[in-house]
Amino acid sequence: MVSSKDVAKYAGVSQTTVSRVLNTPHLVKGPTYKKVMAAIDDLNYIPDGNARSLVQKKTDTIALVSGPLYNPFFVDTTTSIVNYANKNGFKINVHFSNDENLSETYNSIFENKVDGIILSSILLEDPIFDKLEKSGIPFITYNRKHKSNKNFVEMDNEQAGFLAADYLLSLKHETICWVGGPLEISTFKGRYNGFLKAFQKKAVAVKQEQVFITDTSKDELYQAFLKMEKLPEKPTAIHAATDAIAIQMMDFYISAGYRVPEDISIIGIDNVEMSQHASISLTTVGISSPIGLGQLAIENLIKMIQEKNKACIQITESVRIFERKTSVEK
Amino acid sequence: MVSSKDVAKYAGVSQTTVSRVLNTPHLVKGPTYKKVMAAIDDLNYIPDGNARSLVQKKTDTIALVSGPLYNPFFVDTTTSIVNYANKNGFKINVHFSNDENLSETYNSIFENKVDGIILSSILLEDPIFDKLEKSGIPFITYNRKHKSNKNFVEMDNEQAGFLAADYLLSLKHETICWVGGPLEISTFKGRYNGFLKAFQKKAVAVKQEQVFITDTSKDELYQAFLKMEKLPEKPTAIHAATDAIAIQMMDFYISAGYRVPEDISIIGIDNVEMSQHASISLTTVGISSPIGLGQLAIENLIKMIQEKNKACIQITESVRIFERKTSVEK
DNA sequence: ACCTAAAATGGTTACGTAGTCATTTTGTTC
DNA sequence: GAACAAAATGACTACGTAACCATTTTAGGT
Repeated sequence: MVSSKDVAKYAGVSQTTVSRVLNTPHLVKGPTYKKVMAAIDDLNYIPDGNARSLVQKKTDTIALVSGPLYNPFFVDTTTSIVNYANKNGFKINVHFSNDENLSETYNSIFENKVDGIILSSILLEDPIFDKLEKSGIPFITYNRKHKSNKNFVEMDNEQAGFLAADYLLSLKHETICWVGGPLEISTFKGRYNGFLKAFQKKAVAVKQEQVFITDTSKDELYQAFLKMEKLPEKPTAIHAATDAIAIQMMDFYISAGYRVPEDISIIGIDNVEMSQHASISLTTVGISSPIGLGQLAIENLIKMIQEKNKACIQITESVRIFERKTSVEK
Repeated sequence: MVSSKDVAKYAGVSQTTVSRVLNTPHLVKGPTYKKVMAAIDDLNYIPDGNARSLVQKKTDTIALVSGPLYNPFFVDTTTSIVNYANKNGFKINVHFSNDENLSETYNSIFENKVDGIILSSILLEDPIFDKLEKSGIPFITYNRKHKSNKNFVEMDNEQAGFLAADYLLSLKHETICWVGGPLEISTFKGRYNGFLKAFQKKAVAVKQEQVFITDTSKDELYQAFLKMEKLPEKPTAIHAATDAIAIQMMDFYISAGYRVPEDISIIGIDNVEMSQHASISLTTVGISSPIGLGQLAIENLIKMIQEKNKACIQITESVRIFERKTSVEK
């Protein structure tokens, strides 16, 4: 490993001057600058980022705690987060959490000292929140939020749930199943509440047997599918709490010989890129703005880091229906 | 920021002892150990990873240079790479390269000192290869390879191309279009050669107008689609060099009112997870083993890092057809 | 109680960089 | 060419950790 000292010796200057050539070149005379640059080139010198981080107390690194990529929502967000961060000189340490390995994940994040944390996987009452606060590292959540979150970027989940349910009701569907995840998670809670609200508005009762709260795993979703099949009144429409769930349920129905939407209507929420694929064409609810939640979150996090901003970022994006081909009139 | 010195003072021991408590606890007497642990707890001490990296000359970080996630192949590989690395105590710095921003990407990688590099985006004659070699950092490529690569994990691309073409030919298709990427990339070159070979075997000539070499962007693929539509002999089958291309082409055809496979057969290569979706059900060629290329590559890279292994990892996985629903007899 | 080896702990240093302050060199003015 | 300000450079130190070597404490055997 060649260090700035080696370069200094080789160029016949002090280590300080080498540092200056790289960081404040206007403070170095022309000939000296050239000498040092030549030495850097000859010796193939690359500054040690760790040493720099140690003395400057910043790492130019952001930790991303994302949900798994088999959920296409996180494909979209991870893409925009990584690309935007890299373009702005930040590295991204990516972690995919299965909601189980979270404590390991956070340990590794705290140890390694990152400048900021951007995360989705958090429960409304998640105990990790206090640790995050206590760490003093700027952090922002996207999609989900904690009950006392200072900085978050989400969609209007209740409105999204409402719009999706209202849309299905307006298509004259009467037996509608809701499939979602645990209500300890802000997105599911909000979307479920919106779903209920739409039924209240039409003065239609929600039957408890038509509500499926799962862990969103393929297995549990399949169990939900099987139960639906055995219902006295089979659903004519599925209100999935996320596009990932919607696409998974579509799979089960198609594999079982049903046609979508002729036999069953399906609507999701999130408007993930994948839902636009012609062979999927999922009807869904998503944020009206073309800028995704991941992008919004990373932009704001970087602003927080660079400006040492203490301001609260609390963004709730408005939503609208994206009509495609998986939901039709009954 | 509380350091090990602060902990030492608080616990009434030396900094050395604090370090020992964390790294070699068997060298510390019980009561001392407890005292120090209590201090760590009280002060909320977390060791500084940068300082540790500086002195130990290792970062426990691996750089991943992946293709973009809108290509589902990289969804699969990124998932297994990140998860396996994290499970083994490594952080992953993720970069998505568009083949343009590569030099920036690599600069940031070299500066930040990573223990290893795992990359896909490399050309057969890529000049970055020499820089990587000169850096002395262990690296492995997956999927693609460089002409002088020491360490790589790939599928048998030629065989894959051959199998796909042979399959379509065996289904009595006569007008088959090949759609792929630049032949400076090992995967495309191999797959294209396999395609040619299958035609040679049947003594069928390949018409140059049926070969579409694109940059794999949506735009250029769409141009290819338009050209196919204007061909004197319209194709009855498409041989896509990757599943990503296949799925994209499917989109164009379906959007234009065609039915797959009734009107057009499509076959891909890669056997990405997404191709198994019931609403896609892409017929494709993939590696026979259930362990993906990303997984293989990261396992071997970590082995190289930990064992300072100079051995050459050169793995070419055998392939087979995965028959699904997008290709049928003409 | 005494000696000795082993166990436990402490003092000091290196890692490679950037920041601080001191010193030297340069250039300008009269 | 003397005086002085400004520009350029250098010497030294901090950052927080682990490694290395030195010292003190403990335990076991006589």
